[in-house]
Amino acid sequence: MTMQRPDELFLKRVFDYYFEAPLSVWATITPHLEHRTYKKNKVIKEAGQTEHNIDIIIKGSIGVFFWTDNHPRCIDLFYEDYFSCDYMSYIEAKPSELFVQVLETTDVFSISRTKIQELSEESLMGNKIIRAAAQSLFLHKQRQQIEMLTLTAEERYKKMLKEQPDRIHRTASKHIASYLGITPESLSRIRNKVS
Amino acid sequence: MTMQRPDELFLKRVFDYYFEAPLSVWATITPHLEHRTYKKNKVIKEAGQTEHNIDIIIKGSIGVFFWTDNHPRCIDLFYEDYFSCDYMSYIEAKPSELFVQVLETTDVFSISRTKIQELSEESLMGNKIIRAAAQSLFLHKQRQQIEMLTLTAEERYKKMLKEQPDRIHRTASKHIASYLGITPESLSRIRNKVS
DNA sequence: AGCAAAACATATCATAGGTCAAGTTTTCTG
DNA sequence: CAGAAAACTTGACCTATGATATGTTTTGCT
Repeated sequence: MTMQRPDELFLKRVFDYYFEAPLSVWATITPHLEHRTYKKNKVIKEAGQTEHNIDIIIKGSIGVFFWTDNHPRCIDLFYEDYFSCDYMSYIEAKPSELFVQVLETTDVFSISRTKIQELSEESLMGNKIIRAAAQSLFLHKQRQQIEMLTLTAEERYKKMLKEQPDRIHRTASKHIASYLGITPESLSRIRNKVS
Repeated sequence: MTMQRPDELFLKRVFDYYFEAPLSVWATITPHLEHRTYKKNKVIKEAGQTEHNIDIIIKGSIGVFFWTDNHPRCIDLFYEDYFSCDYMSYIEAKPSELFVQVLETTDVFSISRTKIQELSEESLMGNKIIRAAAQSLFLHKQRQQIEMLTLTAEERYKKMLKEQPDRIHRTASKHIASYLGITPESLSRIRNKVS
């Protein structure tokens, strides 16, 4: 994808599942999106900093982490056509312990809190879109929670392997392990056993 | 509390932490709230049903559960001055596997999806309030997730005991255990060890 | 008050997954 | 393209928590 300017169809496609709005609405938003390319491994938001942007991933992947002891722990993996940010810090507009790292060279459309506030101040529609995003992120979190309580590590891995095989193969094992809530050693054993 | 009619101060107090609005705004909402009293142990929303209301708890407590094998698992405990509902089902407006049970005789102000939609259709402010609620629920979920990954069962219990001793004592051990992600037996051992 | 049922406690044993340590393979970087 | 560093694998051992079983206390109901 060589797109440098967002077009309204892209936005519509990303949001359609959560929130349907006419093309004209997306067209009013697109001029406020900023195209960015992040290099692999770049930390785009450090722990202790405040998140000021929401990125919509065009291509690539981004992880949200925090440190425990000497290891980073991954609480979210985001891929194309989904939002990425430290939403906790974004909502509260204050620093969080989370950091955000780019996992592959990644293209995003980025929008700032300031722009979002403008859009949601001036239009009901803008506000509804933000709400839809917040709700989608909540759903994602709760589904994660239920999976964590319901499935064993092996079952979680198999599920991911079945539902998102491409993502498993694109993403470093250590991150997949961490996202699944286990150590790289445990994942290695599981992979060995499963395949 | 013998309140039968909500007053705007109540709403303001509940939301102030997340979203500040003038009293007049809360006054426009209060007429749409319905006062309800639920008896202890009542299941107010069964698994397989769709959630159509959001309750704001005045007094009492409510839990959100799902079934695994033969045991209910608790994913949320809500107390006074907070929202309670199966938000997953509410957002998607479709049935979920979750059920909602009253843990003590509980007073709430209840508002229906229909009313919420009306309010958020007609006013920007209404919409912002809903968004604030969605964000608050997201934050709560993410904090739960981080605690679960960071702390041992014993640490989680100690934290809750320290920060919300009244809640621990008001709520059945089996629910606390489930909420902390462990069995009642494990909690029993931990309590024995800690005290 | 008195009985049944549910909740809670305690003990024993089982196991998923963690920790540590020593390879091997892959990926960067000059 | 070589050497270093990082990622991944494998193995031995450990521990927190689950499962099961049984006993005790509390709660709820007529």
